[in-house]
Amino acid sequence: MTLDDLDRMILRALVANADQSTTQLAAKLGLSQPATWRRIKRLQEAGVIAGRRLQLDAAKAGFGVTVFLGVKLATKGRVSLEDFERAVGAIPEVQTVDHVLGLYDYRLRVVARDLADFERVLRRRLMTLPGVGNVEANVLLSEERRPGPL
Amino acid sequence: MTLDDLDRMILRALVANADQSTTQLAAKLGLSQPATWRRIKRLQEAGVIAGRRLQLDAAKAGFGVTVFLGVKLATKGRVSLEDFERAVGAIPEVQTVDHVLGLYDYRLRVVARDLADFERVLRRRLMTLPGVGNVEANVLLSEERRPGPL
DNA sequence: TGTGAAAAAGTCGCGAG
DNA sequence: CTCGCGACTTTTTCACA
Repeated sequence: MTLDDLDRMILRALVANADQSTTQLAAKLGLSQPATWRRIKRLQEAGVIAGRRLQLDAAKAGFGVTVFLGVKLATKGRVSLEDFERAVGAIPEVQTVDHVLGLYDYRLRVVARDLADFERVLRRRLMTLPGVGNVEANVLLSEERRPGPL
Repeated sequence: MTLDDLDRMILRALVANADQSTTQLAAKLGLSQPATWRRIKRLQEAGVIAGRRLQLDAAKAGFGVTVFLGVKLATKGRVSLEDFERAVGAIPEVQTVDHVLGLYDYRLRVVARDLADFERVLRRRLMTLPGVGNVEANVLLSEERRPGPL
């Protein structure tokens, strides 16, 4: 699908604030409200807009600890990858599973209530995942999300 | 703030699908629509719900390459951190800046149009950031988001 | 694309439990 | 303090020029 300038403006505005109405957006663009709405719908159907996601404050939801894990598999056949992904998908504390290329094979984002809880998850669930070789951990201190390009 | 069972059910449902109406949600919970709406608003005002964010398909938006970077600073005074954060905040291709504890000091999520474009960003913007010591990169192959605990 | 109108959802005040 | 009901407002959605 081809994106024109108006599409890009719409995406930029919605990335900055996904809660604004098409009426507000239309006013900013100098476009009619239905025209704006049709463009948004077109972007959704084309899959450019994948959806809207709720942003939770993990700490206020009772999960004070967020950890980024880099995981290197010891054995890497096709079966190993599928086994690992299936097993890791069964751990509720895992928020995202990124298959990556580089020093590690997977990057995981894991949340826990506190450090004691994280140790439990790490020892009883993560370290026992099939095929895990090396693991590197980074504890999140603070996070800033930026608008990105476009 | 204290979360009761209904609050948790609401959060779980909205994390799974942030686009559903409060009417639909209320029906699932066996609650009235205004009551559901008031709880959601309460969760927003308490900051548990930080907001809604648009989910873009980076590839379909013209950014086919996503890279995770681990950055180790060479010098780490208070000034260094602030300098680094200010400078990294000025790079549009950087989507998230995570201040972390561990082998690296920062984790960045960076998008680019293609590998050639990423090389440009890496050489001209990222490697020249103030105080950068060591850098590790992982190229994203595929990503899966999971509902998380709750 | 714009105009205009119907359908749906969000928002608020009030009385009951 | 939270619920449900009913009224009002805003937004979404669609038909037609």
